[in-house]
Amino acid sequence: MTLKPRTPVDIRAVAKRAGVSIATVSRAMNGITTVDAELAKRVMRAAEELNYTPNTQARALVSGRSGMIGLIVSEITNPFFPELIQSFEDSAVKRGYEILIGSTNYSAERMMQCVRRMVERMVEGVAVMTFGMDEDLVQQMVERGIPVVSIGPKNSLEGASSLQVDFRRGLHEAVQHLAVIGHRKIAFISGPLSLDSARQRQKAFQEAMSSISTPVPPQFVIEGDHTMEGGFAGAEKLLSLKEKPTAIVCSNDMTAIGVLHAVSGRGLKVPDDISIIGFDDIHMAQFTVPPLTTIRMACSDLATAALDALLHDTAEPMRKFEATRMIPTRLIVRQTSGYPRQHAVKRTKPAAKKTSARPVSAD
Amino acid sequence: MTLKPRTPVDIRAVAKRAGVSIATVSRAMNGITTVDAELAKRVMRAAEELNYTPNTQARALVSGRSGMIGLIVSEITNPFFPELIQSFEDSAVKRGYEILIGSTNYSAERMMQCVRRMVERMVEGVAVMTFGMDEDLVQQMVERGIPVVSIGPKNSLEGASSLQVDFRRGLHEAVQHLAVIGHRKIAFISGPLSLDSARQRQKAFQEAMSSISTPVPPQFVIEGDHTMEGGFAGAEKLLSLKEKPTAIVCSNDMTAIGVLHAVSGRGLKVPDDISIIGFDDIHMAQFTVPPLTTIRMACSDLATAALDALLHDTAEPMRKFEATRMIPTRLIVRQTSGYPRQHAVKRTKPAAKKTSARPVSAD
DNA sequence: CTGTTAGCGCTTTCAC
DNA sequence: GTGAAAGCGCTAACAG
Repeated sequence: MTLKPRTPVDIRAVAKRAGVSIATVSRAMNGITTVDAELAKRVMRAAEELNYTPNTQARALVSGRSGMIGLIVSEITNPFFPELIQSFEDSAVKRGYEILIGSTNYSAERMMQCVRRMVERMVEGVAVMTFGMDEDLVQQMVERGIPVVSIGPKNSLEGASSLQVDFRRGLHEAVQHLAVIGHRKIAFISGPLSLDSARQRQKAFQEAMSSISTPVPPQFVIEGDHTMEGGFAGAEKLLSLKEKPTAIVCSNDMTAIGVLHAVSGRGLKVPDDISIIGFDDIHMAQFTVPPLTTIRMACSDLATAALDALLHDTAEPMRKFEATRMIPTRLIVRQTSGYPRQHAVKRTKPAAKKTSARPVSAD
Repeated sequence: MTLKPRTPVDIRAVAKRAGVSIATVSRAMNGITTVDAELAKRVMRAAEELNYTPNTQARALVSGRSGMIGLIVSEITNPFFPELIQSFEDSAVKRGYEILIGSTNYSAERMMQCVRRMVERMVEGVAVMTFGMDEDLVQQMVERGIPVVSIGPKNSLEGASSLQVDFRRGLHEAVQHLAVIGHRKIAFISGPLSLDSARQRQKAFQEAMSSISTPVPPQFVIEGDHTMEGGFAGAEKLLSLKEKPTAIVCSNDMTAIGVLHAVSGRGLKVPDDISIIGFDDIHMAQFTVPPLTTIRMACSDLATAALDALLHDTAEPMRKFEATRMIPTRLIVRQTSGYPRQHAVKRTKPAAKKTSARPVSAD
């Protein structure tokens, strides 16, 4: 079918075939409207026939626009991030950008590599969606004039936009929900406390517990690492306490899945013996056994907000926007939360409709 | 700390600062050994001080080497693929390459886009790990002289390497395992039959059933789509049959998770009422409730084999290697497989140690 | 509206 | 061993 273009077909080949100059080819290919419609058509046809693909590198080199947005995530094997990546890519493609993914795996060296790659490849903006990253590195990108958006405290970084996540709202709803159906002994398994966002979630949990006037004993707060293994280990600790919790709130869904595994492994029933609440609402949360009650943080919200901030910066690099927006979270009640066994009213089904915590029922 | 390099620092700046020519900088940065050690050191220091990062695009443009390997996957939100990506990236980085990810989402248009991107960005090789992709597109890359490796039938493509997965071995072990503990009514939920690999798995299942002289009624073979939703739907169909299966083998783990959800949702017990076997052995398979018996296809094997083939091609593009290797699969027995309820010997625990199917016990 | 020309930042002959 | 110079494929002035 297509004849082998052993001579790599470049813009010159197309120009010759269409009988125009390379400048015209360039203009036509880039949809510049001032090109004569007739010529443009001829160029397009020639390009088609030769199976021409513009060399992105050359284009980026001369134009200074790479057409890429960098996206730095923590680790790709935590399902939350692929979902984020997908959302991000969808939005980016819609606006004519490609994305360049970097994952830090929580390692300082990989973080450096990520940043270096982003700079080298001349991305036009970087979204740091890693929930905690070395500020110096981010600063480096800012200094190089690359628009940056990250998740974190407002204005933590001069010259970078930031996104806040309303951890408090979701955690508050979760604790309220548990309290209403009779739980008081509520434990929390956090993320790695080196991460700012993990600390924020933990703090939000404790504030929520204060608001129901229930102090949290220190052994009820355990540091996890946002993995299933961490959740498993945390739950094992919690379950070997003399005074066991009747509910465990987790810093993310992977942790919750680990807890579910540990609890079931001991022959305990969820939610009868123990309630579990996750955080993120990854797709799989709907399919655990039983389906996971969790706090949703919509990754499409994150993706859209991040891209908005970035593209605004790119458009008006002078008057930096330094956008700041709040990403909402909210409780999704499924079936890992219910009345504690000791509670007067004995029920198997979760108490979704009864709580006053305005939970949203699952899809 | 670092002074703002508002004048983008390029190779010239480094040359000036080190008091050498740009050619020497280039050589020093690329570790060419013929450079005077003294000068090299001076160059490195200058680069350091200026915080110099070579422009990848320019380098690729002139050298023709982009330092990137393309990796095309089906969809990033199926956990198997992130695990594959991770393995692949680890191997690639070890050999001095970066990877460029493309996901097809099973859409013909996205497949085209993926291939276009790979060509435009001048990747030095492409691994098509999508378990079924338009052959014309692959052909296009081959014709452009890009080394390609894909999963599929041996020599299906002139000039491209291919990896075979030994689906038969794993499926055979799975069926044997079930048969030994008393199952005969075994159903299969396939992947989308448009995918070659899905067809292969289904065929391998049927062959395995033949080998135990047990015909499979047509209503026991259902087409899924490799998602949890597909597994759920398939299980629902299977469970509303008058004559229900006592075991369900799935074309991948996501399907199995969907089945688990459906089965549990109906109040049935796994494995007492029904046994479930997955395929892939994604990390999460260890954490389902109960933990999933599954057929392992190690993504590190896939990644390594793919990269080997690619790099061999890159090194000796003339004498094309067209490697062909076989990726093994094997059964990992966990707790979703056990004696069927009707069976004489009634047990709750799985029969891992008893079967003759040489299953490997879980980690 | 189209063509000519000058680079983008870098690697790589080819002389010295 | 080092430097000068010639491009890699393309876009963006600038003339015409």
